[in-house]
Amino acid sequence: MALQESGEMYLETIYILSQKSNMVRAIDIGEELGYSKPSVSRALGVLRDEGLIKKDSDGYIHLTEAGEILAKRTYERHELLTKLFIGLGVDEDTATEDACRIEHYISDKTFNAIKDHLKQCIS
Amino acid sequence: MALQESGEMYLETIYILSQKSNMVRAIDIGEELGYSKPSVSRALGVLRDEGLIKKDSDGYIHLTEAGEILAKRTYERHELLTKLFIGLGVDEDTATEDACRIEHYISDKTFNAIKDHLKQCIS
DNA sequence: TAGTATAGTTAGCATGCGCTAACTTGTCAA
DNA sequence: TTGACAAGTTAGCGCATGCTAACTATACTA
Repeated sequence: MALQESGEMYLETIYILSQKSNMVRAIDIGEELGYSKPSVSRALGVLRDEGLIKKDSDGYIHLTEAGEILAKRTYERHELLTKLFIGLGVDEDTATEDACRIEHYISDKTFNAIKDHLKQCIS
Repeated sequence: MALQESGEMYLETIYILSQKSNMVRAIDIGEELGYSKPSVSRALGVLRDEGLIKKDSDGYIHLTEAGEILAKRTYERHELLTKLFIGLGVDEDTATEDACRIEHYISDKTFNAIKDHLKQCIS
């Protein structure tokens, strides 16, 4: 079954936290997302069962290869949409907020079309 | 409580069907959305309780003023996003599909920025 | 008039995904 | 060593929203 918005948000958050430190814990994810410990605990259990994350021997959380592919996919969409909206004159906070909700619903085709558009803007 | 994606889809569908005929029934909405009769029946009950739709003496469904404002809001977002994506080179079917999911998550600010952008493209 | 089809409703199930309460577990300081 | 705090888990609730089964109500046809 394809991942839903919620699962993508967890993966993306783990991805972002992993860039800052290799020692990501459930509590860190919960704080980042504003969710309670039990919500995070259950969500991580599901992601683990789906083979998208794993815990190392010290209990820290890491993305698997499959998980990282999905996390990057969402993260790239987030970045791209943020750039698009800022390019259209939207303030940064609003652009980020909108991108964060919309990133889960953009098809590959539209994603690529936006990417091509932004490339043209630079050149 | 703000309307969710599901509620917006029902309102938008009623709005679209109302343009074609003034005699919109629950069954028509269900066929349009691909939902079962009980799902539609309950959803319409909620929208009625929220004062967004009403039934006339013949049982046909109409948007209230408040409902029409929300329906138009969603419909305009749908149209605008579709145009935006087509303008970026996305095929019409994909543009429509993406717009249909994203229309629920665009802020006013970003909506207006896109609108201004598309105006510039024309002139 | 009786049978059948259509529209709508009611009851109840399943899933996703938040939450609190309460428990376990591990670490660290007095 | 013990007491307390922090992290994580388990149990169970609640809401939104899809579903099927089964009922009602209306209308048309044989």
